[in-house]
Amino acid sequence: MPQFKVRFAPSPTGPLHIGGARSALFNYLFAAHAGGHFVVRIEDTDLERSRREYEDEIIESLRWLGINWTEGVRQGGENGPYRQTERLEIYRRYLDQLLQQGDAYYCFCSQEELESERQDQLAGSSMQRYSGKCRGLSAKEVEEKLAAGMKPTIRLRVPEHKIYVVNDLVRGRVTFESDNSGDFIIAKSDGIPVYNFAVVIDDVLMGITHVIRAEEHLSNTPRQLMLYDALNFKYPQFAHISLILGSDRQKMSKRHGATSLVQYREMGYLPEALFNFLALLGWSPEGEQEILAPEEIIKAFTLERVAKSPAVFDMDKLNWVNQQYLKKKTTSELAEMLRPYLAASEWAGALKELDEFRYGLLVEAVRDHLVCLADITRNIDVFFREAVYEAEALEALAGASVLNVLEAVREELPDCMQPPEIKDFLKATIKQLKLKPKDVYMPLRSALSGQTHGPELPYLICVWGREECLRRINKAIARIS
RNA sequence: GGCCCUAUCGUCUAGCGGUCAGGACGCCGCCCUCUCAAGGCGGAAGCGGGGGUUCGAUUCCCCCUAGGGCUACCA
Repeated sequence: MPQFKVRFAPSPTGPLHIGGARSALFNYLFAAHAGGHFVVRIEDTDLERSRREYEDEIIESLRWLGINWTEGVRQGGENGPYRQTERLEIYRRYLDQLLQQGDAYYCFCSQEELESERQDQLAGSSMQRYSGKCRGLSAKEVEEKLAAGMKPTIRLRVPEHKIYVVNDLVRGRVTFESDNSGDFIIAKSDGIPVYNFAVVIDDVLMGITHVIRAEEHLSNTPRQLMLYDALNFKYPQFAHISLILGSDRQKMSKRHGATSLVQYREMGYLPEALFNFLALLGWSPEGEQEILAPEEIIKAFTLERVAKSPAVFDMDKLNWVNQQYLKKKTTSELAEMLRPYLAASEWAGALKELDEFRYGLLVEAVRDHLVCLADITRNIDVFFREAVYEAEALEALAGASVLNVLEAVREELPDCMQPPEIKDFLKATIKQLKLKPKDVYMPLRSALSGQTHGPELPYLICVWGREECLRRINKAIARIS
């Protein structure tokens, strides 16, 4: 059995994005399914934008999602280091090799020169590619410029009239002509290699067999193939997965709302829900079941079932998936998970007064309304706010039998915190007063909360307790009489 | 502009020449119910357009259109 090895190689230039998370997930799923290895390496060659804090955040997000790797940064392995800025000597060797072979050359063109060249090409509507000005520099000329202290970039000598074929596992055969690409830069003037170069060296040295990455890299692949050829490396398999789009079908970005994983974690989306939802974006299992545990997804995951077309990120569906996972939690698990959200809310003080049992009842009463954990703060006002009578509530309190109901409850409400018993008590009251359930529930709810809707009444009563209920009933009676 | 990718309900998708075009989210209706949710049941909603190939195209090929990506001393 062949040993598969895949990798996820984020740039630490921002938090882990939804799209990045999905790429990481697909790699993880592929490896886990086939019993292969999964490497995480950090592509931090962009010194300007890379920051260690982002690396920390990305790693944390991956772990939170439930993605583990067998080799790589913060994990170790035989092919390290796993941070590109720590691999500069390695790249240097291959850069020198290419220079020596004559497959690469120094380019002394300044950025200004290149920019104006680009502008000219744009105006003339010709191809946008490097002119090859420094291609034919003699050894002596190079020597002189170097001696003069000029800092050159290194360019790959792109072969002429060659067809490059990417046999993509999700897209099939994709071909590119080398003539469409000018000699491109493989190392910047500060000596640091550029993405297209470093990625090839690392993938080869780390023994990557399958490169699974976002589609935006498909157009980069021919340039990488040129490097594989020049260095006499064997190609890996490629699989380019489609992009995740915002609701306007543009690539997901900040203006589409929450795009980073930490934002979802903070809102109280469960990692298993994101895992499930992200897996369904561009991949589908064979059956009709959509709520699947990680192990089930791993078992079913194959690249053959990965879709080619881009997917729009659907918040409604994520909400639904999250709700499904929220439902699987026991009330006490939920109660624990909700604590930090409540502690940060305006009801933190009031909640401290509540004993554990009644806190449990409160969670039980509102749990079905939660789409994410952060929603809790929008659902519990009614428990703590003084009743302010809405128009509908006043209407409900205007009925002929209302006073009878309120007085009967005031006289006989048991001192108890078990919703079923309160339910029985209300049932008995209904029978005793010979009323319809609605004619007891509605006025009572309105009197107690000032609203005609909210959590199940027995729960509300139990969380408030007898004394508080009597106080509220008296207030309502005073209001209507 | 050039190169490349993509195209089934509003959205995520199944389909891999012959299907009443299936499922899910969302939406609508009904049931349950003190209310709001949840849950159950039901419904509306789709193959972008034009040419081929074929007895037969959602499915294969070409063109158009639309959307997206790449075209950096970013990744």
